[in-house]
This record gives sequence, C-alpha cells and structure tokens, in this order.
Amino acid sequence: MSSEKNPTRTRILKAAWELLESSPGVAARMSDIAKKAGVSRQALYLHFPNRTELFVATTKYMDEVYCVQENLAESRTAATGEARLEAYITAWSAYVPKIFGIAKTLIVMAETDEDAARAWSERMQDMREGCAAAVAALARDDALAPGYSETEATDLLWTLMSLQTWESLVVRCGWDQARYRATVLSLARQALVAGAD
Amino acid sequence: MSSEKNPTRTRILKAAWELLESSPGVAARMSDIAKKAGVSRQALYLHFPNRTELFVATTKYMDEVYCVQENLAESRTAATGEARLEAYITAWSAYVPKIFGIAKTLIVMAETDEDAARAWSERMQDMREGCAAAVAALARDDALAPGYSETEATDLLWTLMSLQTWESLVVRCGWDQARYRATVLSLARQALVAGAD
DNA sequence: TCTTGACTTGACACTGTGTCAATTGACACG
DNA sequence: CGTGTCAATTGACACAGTGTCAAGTCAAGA
Repeated sequence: MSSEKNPTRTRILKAAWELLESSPGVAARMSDIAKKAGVSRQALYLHFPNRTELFVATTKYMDEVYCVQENLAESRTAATGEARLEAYITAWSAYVPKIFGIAKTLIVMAETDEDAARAWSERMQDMREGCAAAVAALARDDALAPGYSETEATDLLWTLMSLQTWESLVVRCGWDQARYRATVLSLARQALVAGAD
Repeated sequence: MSSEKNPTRTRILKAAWELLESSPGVAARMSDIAKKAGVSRQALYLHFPNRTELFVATTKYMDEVYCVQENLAESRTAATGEARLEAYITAWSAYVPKIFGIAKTLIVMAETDEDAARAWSERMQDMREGCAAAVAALARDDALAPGYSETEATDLLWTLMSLQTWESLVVRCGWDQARYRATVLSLARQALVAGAD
C-alpha cells in the first residue's frame, strides 16, 4: 500500500533495507542511506521525523513485502497442538534470516532509544502471541508437558525462537537453516510436549 | 592485583562498574564516569586509551573481584559428565546476573566497535571451552545423546547458556533465578544427555 | 630548591543527528 | 502565459559526545 504511492519514500526505504541487510548493526548513517537512495540527506527528514522512525518504517515495509501476517497465520489451520507448534516454528524460522539485519539494528538502537525499544518490543509481542496460541493449542489437546504453566511455556518457546538464539546458532556457530529449525523444534517438543521423545 | 596498586585507576573502574550495573546498555558517557569517580574527564584518558578499553578493563576487574576462573573451574571436579554439566550450568547461572550490566554494554558496543567485539568474543570463547569440556565429559561417559556431534552439542549448550537467553527469561519474562537455572538445566539434559527424561 | 609525576583546566577537531532558510524546478490550474 | 504549490536541494548551523593537545597546578622526594 505505501509502496508505489510515494516513489521517493519507497526509494529511501529500499536503500535503508539494503544497507541494513548488508551490514547488520548500527552502522548505516543517514548520509549513507541518502547516498544509496540518490537523494539529499535532508530529503530523508521530509519523509521521516528521525533515524529511528525511518528504521521502524523500514521494518513495516518489509513486513508488507513479505506478507508476514499471512505466513505466520497459516499455522492456525493446523489440526493438533503439536502440528501447530511445528508449523509456527517452521514459518518463523523461514522469516528470521530475512529480517535479521534490520532487527539487529533495532535491537541495538533500542538500548539507547526509547522509540526503537517500543517499536521492537511491539513486534516481539506480536510474535509472542503466536507462541501463546501454539501453547494454548497444546494445552487444549492435553499435550502440554507438566511442570510448565501456559505462561512459562510461552516464555520458553518465545526465548527458543528469539532472534538471539538464531543468531547464536546460525551466525556465530555457522549452522545451516535446516539444522537450526530441526533443533529448535526438537528442543521445544522435548520441553513442552507431554511424553515427547 | 591491579587493585590497590593504582588508586585512581581503581576508582575509575569502580565508577564505571557501578554506572554500567545500574543502567545496562550504552548510556554511560565518559563524563558520567569521571564525575562518579570524582576525577576530571581527561584523567580517564591518562589511564585508558579510550572508552572501549576502559570497559574491557572494567570486565577484567570484575573477573578478578569475583574470582570467576576458580568458580567455573570447580565444575571440573565433578565425577560424571552429567554432574559436570549441572555444576557448570549452576556456576555460570550464578555469575550471569552479576556481569549482565557491563556485558550488555559490551555486546551493544561490539556492533560498531572492533575492539569491543574482539574482547567480548574472547570472553565468550572462554565460556565455550567450559561447555565443550562438559560435553566431552558426557561423551566420555557415553552419555551424549545421539543426533548431536560434540561440536553441535557444545554450540547448543553455549547458546542455551548465553546472556541473551538469560536476558530473555529473567529480564524480559521476569523469571526468578532458580526457575531460570532449573529450566536451562532441564533443557540441556533433555537435549544432550542420552536417555534423559 | 628543583624536578618529577599525576591530575586539572580549557580549548579544539571531528563525527553524526537534527533544524532552518533560501532556492530550484516541475507541474497544474486559471 | 503567469502564478502558486509542492518536492527536493543547498548550505549553514546547533548540539552532543569522543578523543587530543598544551599549559598550568600541586605535592612528594632527592
């Protein structure tokens, strides 16, 4: 929706996207983005109030492009709780590498910037709802492992699926995506599904 | 050793420590630390070449004060691999909350600062060796779960014990320390110990 | 008394963000 | 055809924070 409508704005968003993707972290400066987008630095401020909001807008733009909502929502159609857990982990696993660059930047910015912290926290809260739904589905099936309340199970699943876990295994330890997905899934099953393994 | 010897240097380190502890993240500025230590901002540069090195020195100072090496090394005395795993997780769990403030700061700085990245990575490499030793002890007992190579098992244990996992469960989800420790231990056992649970 | 070393003071260069005012150029409307 | 409007540019500036530099202070010791 916001695409196509405002070509300069979109060019800026794409430039920010590319820069953040190629160098995860905080490195991308306003002038870098402007140069990449082929506009003046000041043009950025005509479209976004500040650096943080530009990055937040970039994540929203990515969500749009990738149709995140639909992809994650698919897991709702799974029949059993366990199938739902698997579907959700699979969908999220595929999504994480795509957003990692910008997500990492926002996480780092969140440490010093109130707005960035709020934006990122909202995003993670949305993801958490998916975890909670999967856990609730397990509980409905009477398949939630004893020893965890629904909240605790959600906390744990949310942590296992966090960007940080992905970063540790895939980026730092060099695992491939399939191994990562399989391992998180197996950990979640062993911990949360009653009588698993 | 570095303590007592150089009172001003130690005052600066203590000031940095307190500030980083009270506000994890990147907030502490050189002038804040100087003010807290009761010296001029320039005095900081007489003792440390730059902000990063001051923070790195602060972590080393903390290690000294807390006798990290000895505490972590204790787990080596455990008889079985499983006991060793438990001892190591327990020792590390107790240590994480103490270093969290400064560690978080270094992690954030590592994103943009080469020196900080190296310093933090070395630290985590040390911790990883402890994980590797615990995994090796399990393997020696023939108690390592099938499906993981020793390297993969180390990667996984290292990830489970990472600061980020602690932060997610304890800081963001509000778990208490005991629950955190028990859960990480249980996850590690289920995943890595053959025939566990 | 003279020297040395640790610390202070005040100034400055540099980088990056965000603001401002004046200007340009295209396009539409009467 | 002129005029207004809107998007974007240009160049200047304020501000914060790091790191550097030169000069000065002050106490302890030979």
